[in-house]
Amino acid sequence: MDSLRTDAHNGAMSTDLPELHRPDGSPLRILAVDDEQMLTDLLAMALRMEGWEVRTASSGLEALQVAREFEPDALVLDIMMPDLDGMSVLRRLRESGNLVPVLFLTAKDAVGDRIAGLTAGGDDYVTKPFSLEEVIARLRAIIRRTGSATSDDGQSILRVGDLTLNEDSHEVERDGTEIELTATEFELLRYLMRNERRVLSKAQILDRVWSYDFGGKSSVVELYISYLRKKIDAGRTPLLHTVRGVGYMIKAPQ
Amino acid sequence: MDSLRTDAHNGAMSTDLPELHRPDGSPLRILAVDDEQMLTDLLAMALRMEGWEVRTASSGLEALQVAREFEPDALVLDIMMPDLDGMSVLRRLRESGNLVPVLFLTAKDAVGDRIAGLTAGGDDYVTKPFSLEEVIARLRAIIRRTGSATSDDGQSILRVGDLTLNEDSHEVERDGTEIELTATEFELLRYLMRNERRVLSKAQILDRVWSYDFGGKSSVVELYISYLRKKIDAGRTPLLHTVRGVGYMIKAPQ
DNA sequence: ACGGGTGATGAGAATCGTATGATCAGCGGT
DNA sequence: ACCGCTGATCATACGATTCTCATCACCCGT
Repeated sequence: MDSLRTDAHNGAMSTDLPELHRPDGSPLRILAVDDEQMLTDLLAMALRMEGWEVRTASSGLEALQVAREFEPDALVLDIMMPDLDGMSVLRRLRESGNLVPVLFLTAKDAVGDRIAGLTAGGDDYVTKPFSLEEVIARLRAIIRRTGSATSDDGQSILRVGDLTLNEDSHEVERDGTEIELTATEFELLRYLMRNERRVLSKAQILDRVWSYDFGGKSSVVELYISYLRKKIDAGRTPLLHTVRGVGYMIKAPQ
Repeated sequence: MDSLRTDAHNGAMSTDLPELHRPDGSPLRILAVDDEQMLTDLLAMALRMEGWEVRTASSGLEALQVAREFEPDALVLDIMMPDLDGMSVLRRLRESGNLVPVLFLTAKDAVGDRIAGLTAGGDDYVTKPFSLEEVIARLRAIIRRTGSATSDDGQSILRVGDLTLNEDSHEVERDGTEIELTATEFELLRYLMRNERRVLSKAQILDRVWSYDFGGKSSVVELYISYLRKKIDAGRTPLLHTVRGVGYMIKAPQ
């Protein structure tokens, strides 16, 4: 498997995406907390690729400590942890007046638990196993919503040529015509669009769009690219390009 | 529940809803008072998502104190509290010439008590357990009524395509035909309409439209969406849209 | 031009998510 | 206390989605 390719596609972006940053222009700070180091490592790498500053913690108590001195703009917080669980961490944070938005990680079947009321505060959660694309998109969303950061554009619409993707409404249209995408197709397209004019390898795409526990072959990527082509490029000037032996790329014609 | 996600919908909205604010343009100030911290926390988070400034207090005496220096535009006030109950707080406020509108919180069975006559003063109350949608809608209502705030639009009518919802009269009509909705259906529709073109997850909807003590599964949301569809979309161009694997959204055709 | 390898795509199976009818419970009004 | 309406739950059917497999087309180096 090609599991350990750490590509840094996003690191040195030069495009003018609706990027988030702190009011003073410095990079966003994220604190990732989980007792499985595999996961905090995975998250840390991915979030740093976004150009963000990352700290990790492996327990609830450590999280509180780090949160105090690091002053993150958002937390990624596992719910189930040995000493102090995620909900308790949230409560203690709020008790001390800290309004930092939190993205919870939770097991798929443990969802019903006590997640109720969470999203009302602007917080959110994703279930394990997650895809990095999902985590990062939701992180962006809660950060944008809580207004702790300034963004270049309040709308969160990505554009490549005459193709637009609205991250809030999930609407995608090309040349004025609306296009229906499935959840996976949407995530794949968003990833490509956020990296316009950058070739992404199948490995990169797999690591980013599919869950970290995905066991299948990387040929699913080819399949989904083909789905996207049918829906987006059909009959029109192609935006999706295959770079043989390297990967895929989206770019506006010309 | 499901894995969804997201949102604090209203936080950084860019749409032109009939938003409330102070005459000088600064955000509304709300003081939430309850001796259960769970509740003040929940309220504080949700109200801040509305873009309002929130302070909390856990007793009647503290409320009076904070009210004096914070000068809120409205109070959310629990009736039953240890030291000084809500009614007494109201009396003292009024005695000192403070006309700030108050939304009382009261236990369902304690309603008969002395609440009668309350609403005559422009105040209002909701019974516990409440839904955030209910609290926020009524807060908006009493603030609007007392004219302590200016709104972009005095009418409080939401529109999505040919569908209109009047928050004051609770009238809903599509294309001129009146539509009868139950209370829950109305709240769900209002929440969706206030977030036109934004996909809302079932988790979000549950957190916002159903009471905070609701223990059931998020499949009720699907059921109520189906009710709304029968009443609103029946035979017509659909306004309600399912975004598979993500949530629901309302939007005008085109 | 050939052949190996890579990518594209159709078909189909397994799974997952959603819609909805039927049923049950609870509350309020009479 | 009864009846009727609203709200919640359950079971089930349907359809969409995802992924594997197989085949076919294509590109490129030799």
